[in-house]
Amino acid sequence: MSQTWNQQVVKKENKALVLTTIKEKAPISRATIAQLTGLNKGTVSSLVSELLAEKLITESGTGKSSGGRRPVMLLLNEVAGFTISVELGVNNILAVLTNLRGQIVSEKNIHFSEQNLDDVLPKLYQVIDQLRVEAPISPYGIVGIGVGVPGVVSTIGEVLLAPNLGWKKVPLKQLLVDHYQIPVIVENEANAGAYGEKVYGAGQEANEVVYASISTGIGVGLILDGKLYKGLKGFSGELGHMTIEKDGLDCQCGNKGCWELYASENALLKQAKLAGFADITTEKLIEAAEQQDPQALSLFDKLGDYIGVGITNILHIFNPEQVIIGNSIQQAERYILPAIKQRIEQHAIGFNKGDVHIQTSQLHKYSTTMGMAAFTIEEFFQKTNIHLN
Amino acid sequence: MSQTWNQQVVKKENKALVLTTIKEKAPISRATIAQLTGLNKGTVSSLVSELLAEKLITESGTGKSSGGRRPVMLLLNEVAGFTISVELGVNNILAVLTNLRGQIVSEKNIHFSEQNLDDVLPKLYQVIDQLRVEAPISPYGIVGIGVGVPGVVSTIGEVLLAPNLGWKKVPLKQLLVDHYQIPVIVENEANAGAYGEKVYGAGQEANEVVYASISTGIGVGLILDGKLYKGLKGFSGELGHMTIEKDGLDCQCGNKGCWELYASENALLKQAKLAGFADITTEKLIEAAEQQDPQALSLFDKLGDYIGVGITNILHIFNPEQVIIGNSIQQAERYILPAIKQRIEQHAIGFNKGDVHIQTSQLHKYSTTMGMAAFTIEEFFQKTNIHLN
DNA sequence: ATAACTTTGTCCAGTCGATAAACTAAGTTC
DNA sequence: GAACTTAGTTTATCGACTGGACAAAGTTAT
Repeated sequence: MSQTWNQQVVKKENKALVLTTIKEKAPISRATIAQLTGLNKGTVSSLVSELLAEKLITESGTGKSSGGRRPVMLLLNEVAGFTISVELGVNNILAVLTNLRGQIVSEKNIHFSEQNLDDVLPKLYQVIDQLRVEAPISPYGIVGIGVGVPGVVSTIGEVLLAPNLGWKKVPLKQLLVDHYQIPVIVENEANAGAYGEKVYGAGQEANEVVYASISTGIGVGLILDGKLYKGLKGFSGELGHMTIEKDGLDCQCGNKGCWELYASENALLKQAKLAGFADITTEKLIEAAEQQDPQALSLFDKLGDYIGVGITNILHIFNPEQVIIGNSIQQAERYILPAIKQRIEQHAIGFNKGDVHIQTSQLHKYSTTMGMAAFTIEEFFQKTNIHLN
Repeated sequence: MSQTWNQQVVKKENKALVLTTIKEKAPISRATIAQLTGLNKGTVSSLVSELLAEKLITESGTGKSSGGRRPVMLLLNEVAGFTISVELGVNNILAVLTNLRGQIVSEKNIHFSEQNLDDVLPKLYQVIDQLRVEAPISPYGIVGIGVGVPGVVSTIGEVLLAPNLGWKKVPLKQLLVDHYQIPVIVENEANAGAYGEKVYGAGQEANEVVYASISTGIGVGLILDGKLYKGLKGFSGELGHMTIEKDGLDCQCGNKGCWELYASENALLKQAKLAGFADITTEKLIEAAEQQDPQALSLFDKLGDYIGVGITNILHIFNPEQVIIGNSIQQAERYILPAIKQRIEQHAIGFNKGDVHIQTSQLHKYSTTMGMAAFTIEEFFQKTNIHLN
């Protein structure tokens, strides 16, 4: 059944509008909110007093007068609640406690070696529990838990497939909800990274953002029209398995010539071994490049070129404003970016390359956790508005 | 400035909801509308009487009783206005006069050989004028003109580049608005085709639709989340220039290994010539295939395979519900579809190929014109609602 | 045939939320 | 210190939806 539009909806939307305005322009007065939103002063006053009662915002003394009574400034009450936002990696867990403005209050980072669910889950509970204890007392407490995972996640938060963890059909969201009884969001790591950069990082000004998470494999998160795009059942963004060489290398996904076979960290290390580097890691390769080792430089150059091929495709497909390259490959930034940019400069259609900005992630290792925080915070504000109107 | 939510908005939205319900479920009674939308019976009554006064809907006698008073059935007044919807091809113009339900009332199809704007524009005016004369008298008259063009169109309706017409920076929308003084929409041919299939054709049930228009080149229209996706400045969907062979054939777009170099009609004919067919056309090749000519069959097979490569990529990128193949290649449907489907079956990741339907266009040569009609009709209903509330 | 029940559609009083305008509060400027 | 400005609250009014009463027009059971 379709949504029916009545006064309650109007109120909810206006309240959300006021709250968003405060979030974005704080500190701000009631009068200015009325101006910016076009709402009546009285309406703003009444909505603001409700938000104050709900402890979602606070008054913070008076501002400068501009020739009349001094305004009372309003702030988002960022400590009304906290999120626990987690990035589940292949052999580590990065978890942060954030306030409602996404600011990190505390952080845990632990490593693990066994990837079975039975081994990982207790570790996950452990870091979450630690952060829960550290959270300051607040009106809303922990408003939600978000987990970014390196795999395909269904719309109901089930990890359908996480090859690098060896997981299949793990109902992670359900497990966490059952255990903690608070809202949980499980999302693909690249999707979360994209959203993190959009909300708190390099993509704040843009509405069309492509975030390429390049590490062992390649995952891509798409922000289209300002929102995360998920596809029919949440399986989109498998751009790592876009063919860039028809009938090229065999991929374990079943396809051939997949982008990630040529442009991922795995591909880099494989090429390095072929080139004679023994026992190689990305870090060591970067060191070699810093010593001007021509082989290392050439390897990075080739990698950048291949990354550029995929990004050129992305430009042609989406015509985005911003392409952000994140995850572990970012540490080699200075050795791959030139080749990436050159590839694009020489091969992308003029229209599409004109306005695009290509850069590495601004949040670095926090892209995914911040994205999960953003999801959780957004959901909290939406729910709160619905329940208390 | 952001949208403020007041009673007017509520009314406008509810009125649009009632109108949409009538459009989709006609014939329908006031009581049923109230049930379906969740609106109050009184509210529906009052909105319906406004719509009747505006001639947008009509009453059409009474329906069957279900044990009480017989309902008065409401219909969309599809002849309250008409659209002129045009597909501008490389050497022909297909123009149709449609009513507000997208039904074709009249049709013109003319050919031309000179592609200069100065030669084409008069022809365009000519067909539009003919259709204008043929339009029945109606309360709203011709509510708009829509033109689908084979090229890149900016958000303000300027044809930035149409290689096959040799056009650059043609302000087509402005020209038509100046000439006719009614609303005009100019859109890329593939985008329009996608929307046409979504609204009136093969994509009606789906919310994520990819429409590949394959003729001389390849254009792709994307319906994401039920809406046409355009990218930052309207340049998206250049999927024809997605690289499927790194450092493959040179494309005039500046890139290498572009999909359309391998999977378009142009590519097919080029291969046919190499195979020894002289003076070949797609039609002749189909005839040959009908005679079981092994060379012709193999050419179509190869083409289908290459089309399948691109579509596999599309599945991985978008995870759509429906992939529709349209435009002139469609006539070879039975000789290319098997290879396309085989490629996908063998190479797409399981998740993504699971629920997708792959088929050829249902509207055939009308995909683009119907899409333009849908755009125009949608805009008309939106504007009408705004102005008369 | 008639009474009882059903369904459709209209009407009207009540409610809720936004608005405009009056008003209070608290400064600044000349 | 009088006149002017700006911020924020209060109040009367308006507009739109809602629920219920009611009229209109059927069907069903006896």
